[in-house]
Amino acid sequence: MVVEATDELTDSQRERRLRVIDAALRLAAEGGYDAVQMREVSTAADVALGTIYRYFSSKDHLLVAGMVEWMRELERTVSRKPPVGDSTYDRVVDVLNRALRAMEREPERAAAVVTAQTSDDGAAVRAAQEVTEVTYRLMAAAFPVDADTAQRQDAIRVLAHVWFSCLVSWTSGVGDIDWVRSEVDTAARLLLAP
Amino acid sequence: MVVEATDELTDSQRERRLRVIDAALRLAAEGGYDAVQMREVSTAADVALGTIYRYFSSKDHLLVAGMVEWMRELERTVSRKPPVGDSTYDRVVDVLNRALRAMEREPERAAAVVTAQTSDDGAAVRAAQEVTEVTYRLMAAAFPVDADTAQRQDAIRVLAHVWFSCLVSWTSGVGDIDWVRSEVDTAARLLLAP
DNA sequence: CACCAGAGTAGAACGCGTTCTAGTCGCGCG
DNA sequence: CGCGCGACTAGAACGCGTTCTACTCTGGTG
Repeated sequence: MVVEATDELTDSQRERRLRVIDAALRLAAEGGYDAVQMREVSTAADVALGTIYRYFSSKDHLLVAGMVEWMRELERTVSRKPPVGDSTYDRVVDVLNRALRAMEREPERAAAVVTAQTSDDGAAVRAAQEVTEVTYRLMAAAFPVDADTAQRQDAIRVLAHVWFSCLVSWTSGVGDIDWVRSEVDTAARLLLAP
Repeated sequence: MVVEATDELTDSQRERRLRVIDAALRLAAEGGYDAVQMREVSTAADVALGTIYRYFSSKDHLLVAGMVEWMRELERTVSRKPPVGDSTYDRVVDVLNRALRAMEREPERAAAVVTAQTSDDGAAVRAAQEVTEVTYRLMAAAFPVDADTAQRQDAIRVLAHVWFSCLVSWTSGVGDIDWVRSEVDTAARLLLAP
């Protein structure tokens, strides 16, 4: 029904798909989740409503796809400028803070995509797993380069849970970005004590 | 607009409120979140649709209120039969496993209330914070009785994040209950190493 | 007792995500 | 070249959460 493999599309289709994602992110940046209305996305992207549903199975799928693009970008900048700090703890906190600052810059957009991530639409969930994997990689980049142990991966998974849970809380208005920062910091401190 | 203080209601109102919650939980147990349709809740609870909205600001608020009732019950049984185990780690894992088993018994219902917990409706969020607090207390009961340190509270908060994040994943079909068990176990092991 | 404010009821109406219908367009294949 | 199939379009239609309207019932007060 819905095409998920973005690499078996013609050029014009890939471009159309991106136009839709961009329109959605733009609307999200202005008014958050509720401002992303499918009819508006369709006119803003100059595409028929039904066509959106050829590429995305739901509004949530669309927004999570937007988050994937956004995370990929973050990953590129992090690989260009690796996390700084003397200890693993410092570097992990650094990379997560960079992600947080990016969200701080576009709070409405961030809230919208996080909301979408909690959907249970199948395709959206698969896309959300991609987000999780990027998160893992971002954090892994903050660890020393020697063989990654099972223990390291455990710590990363726990941190990702804390990260996700905090974003959801922040999205729904429980605690501000600084609260998120402190929760994440606490977890990193407990898990990565030198 | 919506009454949130459940203790300034007449008896018949309290009873009506419970009828609505019960109806919602019953429908949730059968078909999950989508099966809880407000019109159906209203007929099942023998209450007008508009009346539900006098007690709950949204479907999500209603379901989270259901989860609060459900957690309170769990808290009572835990206080009657405290968590068992030699170490704090064992007892924490025990109490979380008991909660998991309860959800396993009614997976559709559990998924429905967890879904509702990720809503951003104001009243639902406040109710969800009550759930979080009960979770804290449940875990605190697994710690030794001596003065609770800041560090203990930090560990509890981190565990609650992991717990919540796992439930959301499980709800949306990423990993089964045993996966949740193992994630929670990993976090407890890392945080409560003796 | 009469009354009135507030809580409840039945049901229509609205908004937005999603799906469906009918028709058009464009492109690769015989 | 003409044909047919799949993608696209415009827009109607549907489903369900939420809100609104008009009416009724109840119980506490003067």
